[in-house]
Amino acid sequence: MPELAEVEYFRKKWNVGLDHKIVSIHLQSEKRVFRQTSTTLLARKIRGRSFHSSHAHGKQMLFRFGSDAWLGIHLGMTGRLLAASSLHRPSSSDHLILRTASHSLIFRDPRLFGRVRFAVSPRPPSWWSNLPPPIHSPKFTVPYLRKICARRARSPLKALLLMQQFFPGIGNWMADEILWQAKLCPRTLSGALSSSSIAQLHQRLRQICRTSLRLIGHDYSDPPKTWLYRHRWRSGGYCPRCQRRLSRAPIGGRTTCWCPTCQPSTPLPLASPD
DNA sequence: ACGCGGCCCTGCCGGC
DNA sequence: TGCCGGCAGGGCCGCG
Repeated sequence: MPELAEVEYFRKKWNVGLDHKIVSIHLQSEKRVFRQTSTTLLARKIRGRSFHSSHAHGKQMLFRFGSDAWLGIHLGMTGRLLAASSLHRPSSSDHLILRTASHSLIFRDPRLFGRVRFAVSPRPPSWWSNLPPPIHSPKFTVPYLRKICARRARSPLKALLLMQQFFPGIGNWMADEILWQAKLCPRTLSGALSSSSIAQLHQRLRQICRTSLRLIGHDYSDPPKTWLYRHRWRSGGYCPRCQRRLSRAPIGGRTTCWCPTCQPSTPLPLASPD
């Protein structure tokens, strides 16, 4: 489940190839990850060009070759990027490999939920430039979050946080972490939040994104033991704040983990931050 | 326009 | 010990 921090971690795996020429390409064009993408164009336009830059935005990644060839990769659920020697033998789930003189830059995705895009244009393609403001950017303000909540007033908070058009890079575990730290019930409707709850949600969103990027995004370090993250998948897991048993149920179409004591369905009066 | 349920995939785990 | 059914989830599509 690569979310924004894991995506940042994987993006950097290809950086060993920066400023090197792509001398050959290996790909399996019939694989689902290439849906609606011309693999012949991709191969023709990347081969012989230099790997110029790499970027991440939420769950999307963008790689530039030469001046105008743009490769987009979405890792889906089980996708990952890795670098290996130039002699690497492709496994059956290595759908795309770009080879420099010294390295193989590999996109591996056993479950095929990932996606590869490609475009040739002087500017980045629209699917990249039209992405919403990153959560850590100055544009992601409290009034902006308030507007999102008002627009999707009848969505449960859990479902809201999973919407990539508003919260780029948030996935299942981050959404649960944010709601747990903000002490908000995942079933609460987005339109029902008080302004102090919106402020709390805003603060936790930004802080969890920052910390995740610093730890996971840097070297896949584990988040602190005080986070729900370390407890949520253990069968019979316990809340690291109140030590009571965690609940699990599908909300917003995804398995959700929360603490019914710390995240009651009706907000506790005078809830103090942390 | 919005909210939701179903579908795509296959590795892995629990139960028999 | 080995097999197999069901679960897991990000995004997209179609329905009401």
